[in-house]
Amino acid sequence: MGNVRVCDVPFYLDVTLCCGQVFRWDKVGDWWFGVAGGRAFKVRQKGNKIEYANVDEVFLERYFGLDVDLQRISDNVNKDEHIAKALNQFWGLRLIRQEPWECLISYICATYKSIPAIKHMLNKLAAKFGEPLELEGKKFFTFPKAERLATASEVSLGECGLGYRAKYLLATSKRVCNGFDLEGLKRLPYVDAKKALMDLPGVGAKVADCVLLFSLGKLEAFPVDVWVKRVVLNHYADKLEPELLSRLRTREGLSCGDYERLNGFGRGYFGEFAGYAQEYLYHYERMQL
DNA sequence: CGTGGGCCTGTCTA
DNA sequence: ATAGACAGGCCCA
Repeated sequence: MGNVRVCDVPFYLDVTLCCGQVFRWDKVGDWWFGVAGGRAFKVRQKGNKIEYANVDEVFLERYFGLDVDLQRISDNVNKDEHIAKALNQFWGLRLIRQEPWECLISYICATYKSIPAIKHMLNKLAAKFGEPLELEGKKFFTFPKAERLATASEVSLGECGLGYRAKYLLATSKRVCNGFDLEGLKRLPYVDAKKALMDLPGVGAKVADCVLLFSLGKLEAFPVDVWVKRVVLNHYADKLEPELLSRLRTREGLSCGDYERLNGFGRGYFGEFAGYAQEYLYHYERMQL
């Protein structure tokens, strides 16, 4: 029932699962329970040992991104004392390779919501439209397929607490059912894939960047949310143009243009693995509260 | 291209 | 207890 893998690469399971990139994992005791790849499984870490059940090692390694060379990425993005502190404090945090469809819907739901509320919405969606699974007597649900959501009514979607997001979900589900090639975006350059995503209802620059980074393998994507904005204002103000800086300080929120400027700063400054830097800094800033 | 206002509803705080 | 503020933005005028 239980398998053990000696993990010879840096990995920090707890931070990886609670840093806000995925929403459907829960910790019970010292075990994390979640659903991916169409099955429910559990995993925990004891020192350099990864214990897991109901999943195979190949899937696990790929899902948690254990095959990427974290040291090389760290060396690459480690440009200053701030990112260095974040890397050191949360060393082993990895970007999970999420399934694009679930990731897309998750981040459409995430707009203007807190993390607990997002989890609530996604769990209700899965319970209502997903397929039931079981592990050790606990109930789980697969994430509903696009076809299932596309044929649901806006009212029944709304019952999951989606609010105004219900119509975006419905419209985007229909687009995906009608041939929008989500997987195919992996083969496009970052800029083109982002443009294609932003054509979907409910998907702006921020949501697009999250989907690109967390599920489409675009490690240069640098999502800018309120926390990343705080990181930049608190630690990288001197890297920005004065007028941009004063706009960011006076106005709340972010105009489209200023989003792209901060996003461009991140990609330019941190380079091809900017997304890893983003996630470490994001988590770092959140832990300062 | 930039700006402002509205928005569903679950959580958290006073 | 119950109201009010706020939340990992997006869309439209």
